[in-house]
Amino acid sequence: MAAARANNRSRTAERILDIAERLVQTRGFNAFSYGDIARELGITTASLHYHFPGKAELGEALIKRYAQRFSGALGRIDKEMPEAVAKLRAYAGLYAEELAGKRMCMCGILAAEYQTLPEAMRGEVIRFFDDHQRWLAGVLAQGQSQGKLRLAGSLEEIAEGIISTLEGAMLIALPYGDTARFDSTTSRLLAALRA
Amino acid sequence: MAAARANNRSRTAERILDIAERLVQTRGFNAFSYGDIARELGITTASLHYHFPGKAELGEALIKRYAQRFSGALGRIDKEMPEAVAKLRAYAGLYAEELAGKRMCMCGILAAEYQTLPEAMRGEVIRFFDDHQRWLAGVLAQGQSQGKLRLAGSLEEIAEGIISTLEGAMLIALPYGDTARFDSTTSRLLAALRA
DNA sequence: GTCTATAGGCAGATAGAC
DNA sequence: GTCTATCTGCCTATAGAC
Repeated sequence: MAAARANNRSRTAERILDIAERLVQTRGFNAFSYGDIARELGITTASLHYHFPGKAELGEALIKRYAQRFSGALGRIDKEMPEAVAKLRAYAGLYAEELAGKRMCMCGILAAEYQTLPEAMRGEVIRFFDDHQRWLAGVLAQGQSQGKLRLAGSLEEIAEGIISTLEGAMLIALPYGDTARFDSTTSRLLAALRA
Repeated sequence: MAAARANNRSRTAERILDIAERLVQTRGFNAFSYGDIARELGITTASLHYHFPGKAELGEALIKRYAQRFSGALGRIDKEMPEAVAKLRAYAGLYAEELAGKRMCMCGILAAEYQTLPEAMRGEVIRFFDDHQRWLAGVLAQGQSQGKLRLAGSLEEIAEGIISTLEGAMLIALPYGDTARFDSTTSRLLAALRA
């Protein structure tokens, strides 16, 4: 999942987002500060406020950019992979990549901190999961009509379950620093869906 | 899962733990302060330091008590339920109870914050998951020999997958404030294991 | 056990010069 | 765009009286 920059944001703003993104995904939104970013970037916190008025706005931009990058990846998967099972595997692969960098899914970690988030960020977290659920339900429908997946019940619920399982597998893999934990749960999940 | 107090801790210390427990499970370890507890308890933060020297020690006590309560619950499940499927359902029920109180599993939320935790707390988080995995693997073995579960591959890995799925389902249910999301994923998980 | 008083540090944020 | 200077508030923590 490569970087795809098409905003009218400055280079500095992008670097701020890069650093903040890593900090959120590894420590959580409440466990990093403007000071952390400023130190790493070699500027002052006052300068940070020029690019993002406050932490809430920074957080909002963070999720939006993250979600957009995922959207792009999902679009590419749709274009490049004809088969549902391959799509699901690729989807899980997106999370595996993050985990390889010792990062939790941003929206997963924000879900854990949900009650403490500024309103604007909450909406974006929900939207992220809704979008993925919709995309997954579509893939499931396709796999079902292709005869590649054997599914019982609501596709939306199955999609929810897939997201839950992947997020949970990432979450538990974190303390163990162990990608294998994620991989085995993922393969098992896919195997259970296959016809 | 009722409270089971058998420590030589004071009543105040237990009340501190009760409040802190709720705060951790709803906001995370990094998003609550001694001040929050003090305000709610009607004493000063200085007094808090008498009972728990620092936030790290409080955190450690918090996980230990939580894990102990779970241990007790697992023991009761073993004693009261002869059948593996019922045990698994009861296990999932423990998490459902927490979620009904709008709480995330303590160790699940601490997993998300793992990188920022004091060393002593990290060990306890790992131990929690290890213990549950061992217990679940035992239940799976029993269900298999009873002919009630149809399992392929490593029981330890399946146990890992169960924990991941339950934690993930809780995590995603949080932003939606929706217990149904957890329940549907849970039933689906159990159905997939049944013979 | 609980208090007052206090410390030092860091948080997010703003004003205004350059 | 970035800086210095500054603010207010909160954080964890300690000393010592009661």
